[in-house]
Amino acid sequence: MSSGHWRREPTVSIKGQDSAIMAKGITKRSDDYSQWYIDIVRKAEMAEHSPVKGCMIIKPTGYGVWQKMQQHLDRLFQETGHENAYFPLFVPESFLKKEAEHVEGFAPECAVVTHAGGKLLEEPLVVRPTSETIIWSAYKDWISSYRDLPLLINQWANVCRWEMRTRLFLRTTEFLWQEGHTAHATHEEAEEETYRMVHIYQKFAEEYMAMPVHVGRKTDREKFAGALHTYCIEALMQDGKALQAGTSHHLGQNFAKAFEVMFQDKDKERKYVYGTSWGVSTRLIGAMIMTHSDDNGLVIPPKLASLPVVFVPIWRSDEEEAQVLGAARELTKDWDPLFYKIDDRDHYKPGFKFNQWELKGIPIRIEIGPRDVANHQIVAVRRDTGEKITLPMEGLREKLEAMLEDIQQNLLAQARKRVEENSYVVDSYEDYKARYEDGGFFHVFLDHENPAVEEQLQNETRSTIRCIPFNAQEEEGPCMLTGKPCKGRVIIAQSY
RNA sequence: CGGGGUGUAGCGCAGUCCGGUUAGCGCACCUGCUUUGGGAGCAGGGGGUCGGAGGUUCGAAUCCUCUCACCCCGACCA
Repeated sequence: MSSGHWRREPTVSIKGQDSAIMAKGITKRSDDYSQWYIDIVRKAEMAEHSPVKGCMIIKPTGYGVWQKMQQHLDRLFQETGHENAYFPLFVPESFLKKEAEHVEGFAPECAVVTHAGGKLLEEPLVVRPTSETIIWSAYKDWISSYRDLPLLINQWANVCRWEMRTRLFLRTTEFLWQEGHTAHATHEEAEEETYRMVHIYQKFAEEYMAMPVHVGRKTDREKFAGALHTYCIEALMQDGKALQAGTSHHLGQNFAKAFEVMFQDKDKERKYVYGTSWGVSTRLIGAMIMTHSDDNGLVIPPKLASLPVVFVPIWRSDEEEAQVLGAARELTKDWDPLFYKIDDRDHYKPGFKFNQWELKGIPIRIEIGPRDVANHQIVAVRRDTGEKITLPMEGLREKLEAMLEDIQQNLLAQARKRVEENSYVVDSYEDYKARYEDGGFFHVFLDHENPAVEEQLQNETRSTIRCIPFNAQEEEGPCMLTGKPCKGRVIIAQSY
């Protein structure tokens, strides 16, 4: 491995004694959670601010995570019959206006191009905040028979939403995402698709991100502008705030009607098609950070790590350097080059490298020095537990694979435990008001069909109904606010 | 929109009140030597249109006017 491409660590100056910043330059979570988050993003070199307010530059460490997410998700999409395509960035303004609720929801946060080529455009172009309109305008030409259905398309793209308050990865003006857009012959098929995809998101969150989520339906107040209803996955961050991590929308015939997308069915009738759309974004990177990382830096679940294993060789003399590096190279000569890296930089001491790779969240660090070479062993250090484990060189690759799997499982178990410990069943509003400020998921009876109830909850406690969970127990109880009998509990929380 | 604050090297800052050689300091960076099992030491070195424009002056980072950007508080919104 050459050492020409190693990236420099950002500088951090330590302020006065009163500062919450510790020696490593990372604020402790217990001192200031949002500052901790900013420190992790910056110190682990995931992203930085761009010259344009609210936009971000995603650096290789951050983009590497996104590429792993893309890999896994793309496979899950393709396994369920979806194909990728690409639609344009610019949407004629008139398109956006064709679906009333949709335009009302998105107009305030759209960026609009009015000039191009030095001239005023005849019709302004909206930079897509989402692509339903441009895609459905194409579907009108793509669909004419029931034989064209279902149409299962996904695209990986950037979108732009002009947000007032932004935070790296969690809410940025421009972000990367995937958006699936499907068309079906019947309401039932569209419903199946909407339901299937939200569960694919759940599978991805739990099996790949090691992030437990609740799956359920959004209230009308929180649903997508233009949808009949929205399903979602909701995760709980370490500070007790909820984060919407993915959504899947049943669009009914709303966009089909707006764009006149019809098909001739077996019964010879011409009918409007039913649609769905679903998406997850680079926000998932923020979710990953706030689910697993600690005061020492980033923690990347093995399945999202573009670099799972890093070797830190240790030597004193030139002879030892040759010996140790030689042993490391010999040991790994048949390994996949994407699986590991040997950190042979000679201008940093091993201790510095330990800290740097820890900060960057690499799942396993391997220490190999003269003593190890003599004993034909290495020392593996787990990022999740910090445990140091001496392993023989024989069969190391297989042992590391097993250890990665164990780290993945342990991270999920830890996260599950944390969510369980911060989930509460509450029956009275007084009780809720006394406890909500400490964060967590609260399972309560609430008349979620009445928007005024949710509005009051939000005004008084800055909390919202995160979802009406699919797996709620069959029980009945009085609405916490109005006393009206409700079936099943909903999940409420303060959220990002 | 109102009030307050800050703009000086990649990052963090001093210098500005009271104008005066070549604008400093720490970290980072480069070179060399010594180091290397949890963030090394010493020596040398590179890097600045002092946010921008205009003015006062023999002379402006420093004084005056205008302007831009960002941050905090409030208002608005959620």
